[in-house]
Amino acid sequence: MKANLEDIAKAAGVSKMTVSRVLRGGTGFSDDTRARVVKAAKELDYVPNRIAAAFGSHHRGTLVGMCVPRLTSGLFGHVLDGVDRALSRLGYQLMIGANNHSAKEEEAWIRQVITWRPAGLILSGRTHTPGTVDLLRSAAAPVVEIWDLTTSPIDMSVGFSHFDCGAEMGQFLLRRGRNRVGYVGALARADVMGAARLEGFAATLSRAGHPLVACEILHDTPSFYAGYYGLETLLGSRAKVDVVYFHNDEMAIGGMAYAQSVGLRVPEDLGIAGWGGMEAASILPRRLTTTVVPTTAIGKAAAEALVARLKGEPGQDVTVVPTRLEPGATC
Amino acid sequence: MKANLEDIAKAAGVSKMTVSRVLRGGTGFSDDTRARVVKAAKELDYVPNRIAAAFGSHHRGTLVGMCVPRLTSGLFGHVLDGVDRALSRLGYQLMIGANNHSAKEEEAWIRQVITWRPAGLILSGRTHTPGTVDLLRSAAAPVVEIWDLTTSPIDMSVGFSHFDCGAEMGQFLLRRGRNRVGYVGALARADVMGAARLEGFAATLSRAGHPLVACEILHDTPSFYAGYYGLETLLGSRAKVDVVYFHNDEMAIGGMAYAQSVGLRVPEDLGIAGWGGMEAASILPRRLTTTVVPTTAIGKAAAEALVARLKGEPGQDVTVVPTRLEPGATC
DNA sequence: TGCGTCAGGGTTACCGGTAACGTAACCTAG
DNA sequence: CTAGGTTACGTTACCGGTAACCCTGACGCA
Repeated sequence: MKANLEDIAKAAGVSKMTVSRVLRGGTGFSDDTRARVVKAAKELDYVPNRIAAAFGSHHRGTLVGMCVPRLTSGLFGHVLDGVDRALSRLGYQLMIGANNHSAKEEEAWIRQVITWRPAGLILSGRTHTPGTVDLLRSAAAPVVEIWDLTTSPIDMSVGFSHFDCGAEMGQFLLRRGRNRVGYVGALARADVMGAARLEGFAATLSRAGHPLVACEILHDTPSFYAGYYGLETLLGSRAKVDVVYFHNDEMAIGGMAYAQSVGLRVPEDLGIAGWGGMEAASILPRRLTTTVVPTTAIGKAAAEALVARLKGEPGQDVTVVPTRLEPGATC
Repeated sequence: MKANLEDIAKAAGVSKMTVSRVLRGGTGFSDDTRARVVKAAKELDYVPNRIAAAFGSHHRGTLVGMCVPRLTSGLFGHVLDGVDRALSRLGYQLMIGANNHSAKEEEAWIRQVITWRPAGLILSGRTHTPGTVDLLRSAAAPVVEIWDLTTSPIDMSVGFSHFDCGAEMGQFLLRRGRNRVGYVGALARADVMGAARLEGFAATLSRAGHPLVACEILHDTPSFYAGYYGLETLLGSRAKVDVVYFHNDEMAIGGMAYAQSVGLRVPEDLGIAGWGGMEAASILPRRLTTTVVPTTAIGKAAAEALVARLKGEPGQDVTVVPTRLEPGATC
């Protein structure tokens, strides 16, 4: 039914091996032979069989696995986009999965994906189970950990420091004269990276003598809703705050909506800062104070680091992709 | 990582075939044999090789390909999530790609992905090149077309009618007493589905005797920015409008930001309607008038239809997942 | 006792490529 | 003219599973 190399070989009057060489763009055949083989392949509607190719050859195929915390995150959509563009241009295929911020789910996903003998893996975050680390070591495939930078990666790392993001925003808010600072977050399951931002943020404030006066962490997904109700809860408590740092921009925008709904002026009555650099945040009536994360660039850099390693080119193990604090107009 | 069935067989004192049967949960062996095989497999850290399995068996593997217009779309993030959850639970792997609203890029992607002999494919939209149709027919894999419903699918279809979405919104706006209607869209490359909404919308208005009085279609991605500047351009023209229908919610929110920036009251001075059902749209100071699309449900339904077909269970070829018009407070 | 049946395996032949090596014809230099 | 290298292929042996078929002994039963 489906044509294979043998069929092409017969049609072109050569051996299977020659067809294989021609179709993979190798050498060792005449232009005439190449033409006959290509013609036969086209006429027979040959569809290459990468399963067989990957099986027969002993080196890695063209499959790359990527695991993100949530497929529904706007930021990771851009990271995926960056990875996909870079990889598909180079002939690699992307296999994706989501781990819901759970290292155990990540391990389960990896256990599945390595049965396909991927050429490489891209993981999000630096927190993995011991089982994952063993698995990756024995899989002997290149691994890029993205998003949260680690100075001692399993293999390679591309991203930035969430701790530093929080610290930088803390300093910025203090410089703007805000010193009664609140935080509203949402650590769905165990978003360690959001937690790292909070740590850096709180540590900076404490060192400056103005520790956090209020902190509300919802057990919810970090969405507009959560920001809205999170701010409501925070303001309902006794603590007086003059600025609130949110887990991300979506929550910050939700918070702004709440502030507006109760007549609080931003930034006069209340400062608001987010994180992430959502498009929406830059076109709001007042541009949101936030940290812009170069999502697509991270994806692209991760894919390129992986491919460089696959091709045996030298590459650096740790690639820093810097974030940028956008002062905005809400603080 | 080196262990294979042969190694396990030797360690357990049985044949390779028996190991294969045990590990796949078949029958034809004693509990004692099973225990020995499982123990040996665990001790040797056996990692199954799906490449070899897919190659050796003549039926389809557990790989599912999915192609979306854009990975950066918030809506498709949710669709992907729905698909991924449903598929990974059933032991399938997801291979993704983006076609940037281009049927030619879709064909190129399919040409790549079928070399992996996927068990099934999920495509977005109903517009495909002739080459794609041939390819799919010869691949003989189940195909689900999602997002825009088609009554004559290549194989299966899950979604709703974009034309009807536009028509419904047109009727709604007319009932609300708006009759000087504008439209702001962004047909990046060739977003046929957005175009279908516009068609349904414009046709309904025309039939009611109040055709579109202004229409601005940007050649840009349908983002907040595009909505902001699109509305600016539209209002800069001579035509007076009392309501504007946007390509999607992101653009509508951008439009609201523009309206607010020039002192236009919504909905008093200008009505605004979107499409999609973004989370953000429901928490804005005024809840956006829009069409809520059950994104996750579509993804889930698509995955389930595909798996049902793969298992040979009877399923319907066309599954309608209805949208819901959310009246909101901006019209 | 003879025979059928069935659980519980083992044997063998592939699947469609690729790697490694073999080889005939031709070319070139000394 | 011939040794040695190169070009352009062909041959063979796998890769790690799976399908289809074969085999054997224990047991039931007439």
